[in-house]
Amino acid sequence: MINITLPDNSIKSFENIPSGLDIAKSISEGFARNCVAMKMDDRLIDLTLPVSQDCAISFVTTRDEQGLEILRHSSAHVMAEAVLKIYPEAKLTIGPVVEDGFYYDIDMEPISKDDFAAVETEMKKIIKAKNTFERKVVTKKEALDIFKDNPFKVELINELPGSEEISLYRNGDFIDLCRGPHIPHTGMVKGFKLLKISGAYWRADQAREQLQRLYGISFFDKKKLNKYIHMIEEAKKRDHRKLGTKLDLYSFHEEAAGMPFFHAKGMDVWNALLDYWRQEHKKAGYVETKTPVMLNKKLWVQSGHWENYRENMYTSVIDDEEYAIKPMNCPGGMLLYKTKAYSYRDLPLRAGEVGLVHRHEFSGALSGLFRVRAFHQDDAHIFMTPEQIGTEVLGVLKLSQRIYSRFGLDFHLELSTRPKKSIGSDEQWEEATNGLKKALDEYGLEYFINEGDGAFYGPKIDIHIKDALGRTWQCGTIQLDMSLPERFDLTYKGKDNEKHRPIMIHRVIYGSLERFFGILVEHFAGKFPLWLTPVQAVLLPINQDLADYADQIKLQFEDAGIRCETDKRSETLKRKVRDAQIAYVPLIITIGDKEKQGHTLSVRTLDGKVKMGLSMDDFLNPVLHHIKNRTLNEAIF
RNA sequence: GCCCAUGUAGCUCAGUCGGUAGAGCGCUUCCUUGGUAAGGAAGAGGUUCACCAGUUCGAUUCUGGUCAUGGGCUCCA
Repeated sequence: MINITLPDNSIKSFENIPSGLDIAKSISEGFARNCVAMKMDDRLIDLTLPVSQDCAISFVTTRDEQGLEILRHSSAHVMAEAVLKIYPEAKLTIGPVVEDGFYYDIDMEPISKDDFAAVETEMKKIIKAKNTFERKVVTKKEALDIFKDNPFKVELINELPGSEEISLYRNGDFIDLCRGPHIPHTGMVKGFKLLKISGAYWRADQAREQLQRLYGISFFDKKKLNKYIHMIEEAKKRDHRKLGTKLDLYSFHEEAAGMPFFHAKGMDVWNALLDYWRQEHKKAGYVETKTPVMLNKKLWVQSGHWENYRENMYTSVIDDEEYAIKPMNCPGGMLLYKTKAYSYRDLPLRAGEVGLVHRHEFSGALSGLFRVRAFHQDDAHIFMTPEQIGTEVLGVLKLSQRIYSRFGLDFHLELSTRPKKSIGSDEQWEEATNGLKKALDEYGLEYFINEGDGAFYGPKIDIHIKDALGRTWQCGTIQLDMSLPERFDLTYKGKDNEKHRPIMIHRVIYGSLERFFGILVEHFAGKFPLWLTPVQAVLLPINQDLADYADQIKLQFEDAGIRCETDKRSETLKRKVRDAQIAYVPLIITIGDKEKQGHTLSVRTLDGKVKMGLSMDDFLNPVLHHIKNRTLNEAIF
């Protein structure tokens, strides 16, 4: 008699030793069909394994995140089996689950996307056969014998600790070394797709074998796959590199790889972003400063960058002196601080700087506005007394939330603690980390902790935003710095008339303006809110005789603070409307004889709706309200 | 930096099994003066196909290199 305790504390009894599947079936057939694996004492195991003693178990179903991971890992096996059928010479290495699907690294001749169809066809056959995954435990010797033709697996097996049991999984004719667990049978892979292929090194080591990495994704449900494919296509359509060209915002040139060029319209958006930033920061008690782009090597030696960051820095020799272009704004900020003597009464000092920094990233890492070599940080350094850490960090969190929500961006927080390689004393780290924690707790939002992921000079809070497609991006960061105030011997006079060391934080909210711009383009799919969009209104005279009148209106609009153009081309109205729609101009204003005589406006918005006969005030009041209040894409009329 | 792919007019792309290149959009001019998503016609535009070498009688096409762009190079059987 075996007694199984289920998560709801009910107990099921079995005459004979049941498998996990039997237990699931005893709940219901339907439930059993949706079970993927089971958990015994927090250990994930296959559903097909027998449960030979009394214990508590819970089930992982197709609705659990873990269930999906198991499915994807099993999918990697299916893919590997299919590849082997087509390329019998291929040698398998590892096939893990990643954030967005799975991959398998395989030692084989390079193949291309064109070969995916054949692999997918094989995979379909395997899935249709509903092969079960059978687990078998073997000795190290047996394992080495089975995989003697595969040096990668042999390497893996030899590295396994003696204490761990070595398991194999067989589905159909295919056997792979694997810890498991797996889905009960291959038929559970209802929707899958191979996504991409790339080279990867065995053990991520450039000196080792070059492997082919095949990426795929899978779901329990074909609909979910279709949704995912749709999301990818939607993301492709929103690609900021394509939209940037189409909307004439920015461009990239070989002559300065990784250093974007902003066009007039791109600068309109850029300036709107910065105007907003300045307004909010002023309100939050920041001052704005500016430091040079190029500074003497001595400064970088003092700051520690020469030692820790040199390979990413651009350098130059001028008059026999070595200089470096700044990769960060902080050392310059140190010099600013040191231009005068501070009292505790002067703190906190919040000094913002929209600084242009250059970092020599790997050529292969560059990508549109997302990964560049020259960018502007919306930086700020806050100098304060130790007691002020909590309130200051809280202030930055609140300011960040204010700013992100203006764009309709959700976010979450992560706290990174002391890494192995770090400077400073235990007490300093403790004080700093607790300061951040205190602020986070007071802020009240849930946060993740990344142990050991902090910077070597201090702990940090990272802010990850979530865009309209659900993708997350790390933008904001709040970093406590226990190194620079020391290195530059920053001080302030305390109440006790003694010198004290200020605490310093670096923080950004947009992060990189360039990157944030790119994220916004994709987030809004090119359709910026009114306050942000480069051309807010376009005037369309319906014939040439009305062009001058249209220009008069344009001047009035510009006076009122609206970015505006007149389309005076000798094209049909239809045509001009179409072009304005395609350029995502939010206010399309037709000027005809009726409007001229009645001093009215007829406005078409991007949803295709037309309002005729608006008076100037009827138009300007709501439009200026939305611009001034920086609303999101709401209906204006 | 490394691997794979790509690089043809301002944009999107076709093409040449090696014989010095095309379309659509855009642009210019002319006609059209049109009331809410493409009016019509003509024309210009490539130092000749990213750049540099090599093979060849001849290279945009083949080979090698360089540069740029894209995907990946972190998730461990």
